[in-house]
Amino acid sequence: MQHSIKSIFPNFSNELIAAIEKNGALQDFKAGTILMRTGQYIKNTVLITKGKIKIYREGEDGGEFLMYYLQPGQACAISMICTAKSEKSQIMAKVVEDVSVMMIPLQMMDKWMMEHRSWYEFVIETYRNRFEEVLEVVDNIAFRSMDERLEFYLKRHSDACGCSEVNLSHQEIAAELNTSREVVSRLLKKMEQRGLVKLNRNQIELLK
Amino acid sequence: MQHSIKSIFPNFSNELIAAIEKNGALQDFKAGTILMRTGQYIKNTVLITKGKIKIYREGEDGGEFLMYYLQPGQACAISMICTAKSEKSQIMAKVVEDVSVMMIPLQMMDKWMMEHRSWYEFVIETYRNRFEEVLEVVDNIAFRSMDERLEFYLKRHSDACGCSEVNLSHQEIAAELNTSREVVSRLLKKMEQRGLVKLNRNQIELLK
DNA sequence: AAGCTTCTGTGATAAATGTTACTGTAGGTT
DNA sequence: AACCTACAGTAACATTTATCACAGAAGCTT
Repeated sequence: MQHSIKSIFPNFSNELIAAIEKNGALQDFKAGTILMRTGQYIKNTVLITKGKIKIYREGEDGGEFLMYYLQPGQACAISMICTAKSEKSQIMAKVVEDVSVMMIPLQMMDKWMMEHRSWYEFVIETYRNRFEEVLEVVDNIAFRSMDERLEFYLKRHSDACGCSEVNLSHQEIAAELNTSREVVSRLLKKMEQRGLVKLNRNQIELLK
Repeated sequence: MQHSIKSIFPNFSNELIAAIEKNGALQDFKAGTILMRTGQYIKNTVLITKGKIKIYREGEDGGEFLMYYLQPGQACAISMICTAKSEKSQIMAKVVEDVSVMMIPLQMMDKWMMEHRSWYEFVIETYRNRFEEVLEVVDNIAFRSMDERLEFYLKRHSDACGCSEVNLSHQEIAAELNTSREVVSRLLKKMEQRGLVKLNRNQIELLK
């Protein structure tokens, strides 16, 4: 057990790992689980040790706009920020690949910042990375058109899963880009004609 | 002097204020000054004591997309995040109303986190507020159309300046929303017909 | 006043995106 | 096989946003 945390969070000091093992609770969730909803109060900081989570921003009309992925070795920045003041979540987190997460009670967050240098650095690094990721999201929707955003979406998906197949329907992709299924179908068809992808049912193969 | 910092940052402890006065450098900048450019290395954490700053995300094509305002009592979250690792800035900061800022050398950032509870809380609060602000920006461009975004833009401007007049040309507004001047003119005209604004040269009066 | 520049308004048109409607197909169920 | 459902393709059309072209008004300079 200790070995596993150490290998996933290599920069954590041994004292910090001991504190995590003592105070944290490891929990498993199946793909599809909604870990956190917009408006919910946050009671824990979440460290991912296995699996994948997608973070969405929800629109008033029920849209689910994909912001970024969380993977092993990462933490939910929102859960850290909100935890510090026990605030409401402004995002929705959905498990996309069975996860194990370490739940850290909110009191520990502040306490460890003072006690463990490696925790402090991890938190700061998490903030920085998530902030950067959100800024990239802003870039995409502010400066790019749908075809570029779709390409970026597919690339990010394959980076996250480490494979070149996207096993999603056009409908699901459309939802995460906040557009319509028809638009996604059209743009994918054009990409296929340009030789960038091969389209199968429920699957898109990335060729380049 | 001490009084002034204390009144603008009322939650700072006296010890922290003493440390700021000792290590920080107060600098003034005129409206129009670019305080920070995308890609520049950051050497200081910036606290605003007077005036107003706008934070932009720059597009590759030279677009300047407005993210949010910084006002007295606030700090640039990016400068904190990047300072911690002496990273490059991902944003551009422009003075829009003559400012005084307190420049805090990057070594102090980490040091004070451990030594001053009130600094720690200020930093966390700054992260949280800026993150929320950026999420709201994402909402706007992901879920809303240009007319709603324009209304939001005007409201935010009047909130920031505390007045109901926007002294900007349509061209300048268009640039900050990453659209064209004609679109802004047309949408403003419709707003005028709906009785929401009164249009003058280089000025928009908000009526509601 | 004459001349210049900047700002604003607006029509015409183009391009991108969203919507509606319908078709066919793959795969599963009975 | 017959049926059902989810998925994908596509045409036609509506809407939104971007671009081009031009004209008039406001303010400044000479």
